[in-house]
Amino acid sequence: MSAIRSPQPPPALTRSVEDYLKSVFHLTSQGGFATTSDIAEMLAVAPPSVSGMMKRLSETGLIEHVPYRGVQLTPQGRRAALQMIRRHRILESYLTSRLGYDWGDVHVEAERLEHAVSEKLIERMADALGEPRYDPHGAPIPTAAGEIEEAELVPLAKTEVGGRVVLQEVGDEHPARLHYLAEQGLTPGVRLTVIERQPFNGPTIVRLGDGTTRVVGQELALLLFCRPTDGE
Amino acid sequence: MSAIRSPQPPPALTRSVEDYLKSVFHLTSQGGFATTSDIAEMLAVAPPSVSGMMKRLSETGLIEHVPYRGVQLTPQGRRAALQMIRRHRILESYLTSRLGYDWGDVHVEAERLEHAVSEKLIERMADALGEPRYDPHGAPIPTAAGEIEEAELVPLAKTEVGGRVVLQEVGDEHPARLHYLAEQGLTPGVRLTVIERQPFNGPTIVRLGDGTTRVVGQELALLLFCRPTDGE
DNA sequence: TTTGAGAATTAGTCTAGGCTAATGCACTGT
DNA sequence: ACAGTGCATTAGCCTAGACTAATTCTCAAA
Repeated sequence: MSAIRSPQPPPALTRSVEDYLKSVFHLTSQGGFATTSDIAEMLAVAPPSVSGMMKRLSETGLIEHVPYRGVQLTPQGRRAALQMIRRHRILESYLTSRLGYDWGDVHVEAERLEHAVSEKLIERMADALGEPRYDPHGAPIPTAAGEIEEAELVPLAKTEVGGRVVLQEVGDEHPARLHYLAEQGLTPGVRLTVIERQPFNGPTIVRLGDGTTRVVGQELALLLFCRPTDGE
Repeated sequence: MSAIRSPQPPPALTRSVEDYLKSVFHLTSQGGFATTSDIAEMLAVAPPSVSGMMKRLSETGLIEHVPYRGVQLTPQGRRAALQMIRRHRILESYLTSRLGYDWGDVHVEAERLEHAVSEKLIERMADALGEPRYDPHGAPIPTAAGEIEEAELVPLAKTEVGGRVVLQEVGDEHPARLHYLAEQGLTPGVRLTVIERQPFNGPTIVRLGDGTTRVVGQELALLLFCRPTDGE
């Protein structure tokens, strides 16, 4: 009598599972629980689909589900999520730097590829790029070991008027908005002086290094994450 | 009252469908029909799964199904299959030439990626490589327009003793065999003189350009596709 | 303390794509 | 001409992952 099955090959997550884990990661990155409806919205599925998936995921130990409250990742789920995020961001970086992709277009492509690439391919890409630490939008890339940098960034819309900041990360993936920002010279790494902010959630006005100014509406200004640089 | 749905977005084939189409293409490349059991074997599924899929595919017009006989691709199915083969072979070429992949390892990686890449990415890769015409195994790459070169190649096992040939294509994807062939210097493009063939399906003995000889067993010799070069 | 709104869950259905077991077809050899 | 063998198909079932409709829970406001 021999073994029925070889000793549990690593079960391999499905595309859906990978997407759910990423969503939960992003929704809980400020701490707290991810709610069913937030996940549903982020993945564009109906809430009952989320409830169903949450049940399966907590059975397999990837999330902790407190019924009617929300979910959090277990250490195992967090590891898987970070792996997906690493894949995504390495892919974005590679496509941008080696295949001439535009920073507005990489997201969609990476979103599909991240479920198909092997660990080996990601590491080859990372290696070819010299182990980049940030993706084209300025988001930190988790290490292969699953460490991710946690920076304290403040949205441009909340920065102190008169202060100097560096635009560190653009928290958006919409091609049109990204194209616009690139045109305006508002890309990660750029130094800005916050000149003025109009009241009632009005736009923020900034000066670039070349002395030109930009008027940034609140909606966009909330997506431009900055690091204050006092006297730097 | 507005439209219920946007006007039929291109239905997008599933991974499974793409795999079935590729199988049918390969199995009918010498003409004739692909049989249920051959497809089943190639895809490692049970025959009834194939019958089921064949039904669906013929309903969507991708194949022509003659019950109890087999299937062939419709022009539409052939187009889709060639697109997949182009993706696969461009990916293999790119991974080999730009990311240091070994010709034994590219197949598996490409097999997964081909379902996830966009047309745009494939064209960027093809462009970066200078529109390659053959993949690392020597197989012809279909053009973006869906044209594929059909060469008349003869397996080394069937070549004329005493003749001179060029090894054109290696019809195999098993890493171990490919590694072995690479060690032996039996890679596409190499010129060979057929010295001798042992009887009863015995090995073929060839001489390489450097004067050394190789003894190639029949199983392998059937997978080495050659072009005779009379007096070239 | 109760109630009602809104969010979450359960119930029940659907499709794709697998599977096994049972049945049906076609060709070969007598 | 026909029986048997082997391949193909049908029948019936399963799982993942979606959906809608119905129900249940929680919490804040009266």
